[in-house]
Amino acid sequence: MSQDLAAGDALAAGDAPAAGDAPARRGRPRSEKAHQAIMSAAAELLLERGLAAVSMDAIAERAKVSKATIYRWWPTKESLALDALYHEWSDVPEPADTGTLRGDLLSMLLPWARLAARRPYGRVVSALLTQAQTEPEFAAEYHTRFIGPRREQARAVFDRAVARGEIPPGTDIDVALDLIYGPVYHRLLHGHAPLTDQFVRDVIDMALRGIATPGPVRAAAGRPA
Amino acid sequence: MSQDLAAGDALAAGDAPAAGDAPARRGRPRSEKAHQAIMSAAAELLLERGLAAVSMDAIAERAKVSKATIYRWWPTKESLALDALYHEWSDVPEPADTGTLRGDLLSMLLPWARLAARRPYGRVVSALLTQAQTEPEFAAEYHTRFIGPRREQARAVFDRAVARGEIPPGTDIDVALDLIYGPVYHRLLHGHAPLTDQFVRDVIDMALRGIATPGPVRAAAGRPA
DNA sequence: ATATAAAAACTGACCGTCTAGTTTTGTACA
DNA sequence: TGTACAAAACTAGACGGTCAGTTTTTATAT
Repeated sequence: MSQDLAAGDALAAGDAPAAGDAPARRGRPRSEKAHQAIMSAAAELLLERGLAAVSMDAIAERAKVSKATIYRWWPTKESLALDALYHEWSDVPEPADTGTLRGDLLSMLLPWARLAARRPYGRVVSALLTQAQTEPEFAAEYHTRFIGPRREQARAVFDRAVARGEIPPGTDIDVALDLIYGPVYHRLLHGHAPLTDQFVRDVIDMALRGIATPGPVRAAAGRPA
Repeated sequence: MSQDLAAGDALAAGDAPAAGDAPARRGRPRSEKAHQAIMSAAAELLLERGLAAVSMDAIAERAKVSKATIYRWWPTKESLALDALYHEWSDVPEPADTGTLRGDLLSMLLPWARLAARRPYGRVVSALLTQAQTEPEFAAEYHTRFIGPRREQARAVFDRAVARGEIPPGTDIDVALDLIYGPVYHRLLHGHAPLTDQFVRDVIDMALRGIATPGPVRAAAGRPA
C-alpha cells in the first residue's frame, strides 16, 4: 500500500495512472467454508428479519467472519442478499417434460411455490425488487440471474405446447407468462391470501383455458373502435 | 371543525381504561396548506428517489416545514409514504357499470394502469409492500386502505357478472381477482415489460376466457371438487 | 517475508427525540 | 368589539444511536 499521500502537502497528482481499479469486486471468498458460512448467515437473517432490519455486522458476526471480508467480495448489502437468495433457491429443479403444458407448468411452479410458501421469501423478494427499481445495475443482475432464466425455461415449455398444437401458434407468450406468474407473485408479495398448491393449480387451469381457447372475446359489447 | 377531533362522544360512555393512548398519532396538520405541502413534497421525492433514498429532513426541507411537525402527525417515514401515495391515487375513479364484466374491469383498470405506468409508482408500491411484510401493523393499514377497498369494488363487479350469467355461479372470485390483478402488478413491480393499455386488455380478455369458460379443465388430472 | 483475514476504529448519513423559543388559535371577560 | 390569557401547533437545531461502508492495525499461516 502506498502511504505517500499521508503528508498531504502536495496533491500527489502523480497517482493518476493508478490503474488499481477494483471498484467492483466480484467473486467469492477463497475459503469455501467461509463462503458457505456467509451465505447461510445472510439467508437466515434475511428470512428472520428482512433486508432492512439486518445489519452487515450481524451477518459478519453470525458467519464468524470479519465485516471487511464480506465487503471484499460483495460491494453492497443488497448484492449479498441477491447471492444469498440465489443460493437458497438453487435447489428448484428444471421443468419436467410431461407431455402436457399443464403438467410441465405444474412441475415448474409447484416445487417453487411450496418452497416460497414455507418461509417468508416474499419479504426478501420484495426488498430485492425495491432495490432493482432504484438501481439499474442491480436490476440488470436481478433479471439476468432470477427472472431471465426462469422465463426462458417457461418460454421453452410454451414453445413445446405450441409445437404439440395445445395452444394456438399466434399466442403472445409474454402475456401468457405473466398470466401464470403474475397471480403467483401477487400472493407471494401481497400476502392477502395463502399460496397453496390448490391456488397454483387453479391459476394454471384458468389461465390455460384463457390461453388455449382460440377465437375472439365473448360478449364484446360496447367495445370502442 | 370544532369537535371533529375531540374524543368527546366516545369518551363519555364509560370507556375502558385504555389509558395507554396516544402511541399512534393520527390526524393531519392544522393548516391545510401545510398538509398539502407535506403530501406533495413526500410524493415528489418518493417518486424521484424511492423510499429508502428519501430522508425526512429532505421532505421537511422541500415542504418548508419543520421535521418535528411531520413527526407530530406521522409516526414513521413509511406511514407518511402510505398517506402520500394514497393522496396521489385518490383520483382513480369508481368502476363504471357498463353492462359487461369486460367493460367494468376496463373502466377500473385502465385509468389506474395509465397513472401507474406514467411515473415510477412501482418503486413506491414495492417499498410499501416490503414494509408491510415486516410490520404487521403497517400491513393492516396498507390492506385496509389500498387492497381491501379495491378488491371489494372488483368483487362487486364480479358479483354483478355472476348475476347476469356472464360467468358461472360457482366461480372462485378470489382466484379470479388474482388472475386479473396479478399480471398487472407483476409488470408494475418487476418492470420486465411495459404496462400498456394493450397488455391490460389482453390480460382481461385471456383471464375472462379462462374464468367464463365453464366445464372441467382439459386434461384435469386428479382435481378435487 | 508475504499474503490473507480478523478486529476494531472511524466517517458520514440519517432516524427519531428533545429542548427551547415563537406563532397561531380558541376562549373569556370587559 | 377589543383585550388578556392559555393551550396547542409550529420552528430551528442539536443530540444519541444505529448502521453502511472504509481504513487501519494486529494476528496468523504459508
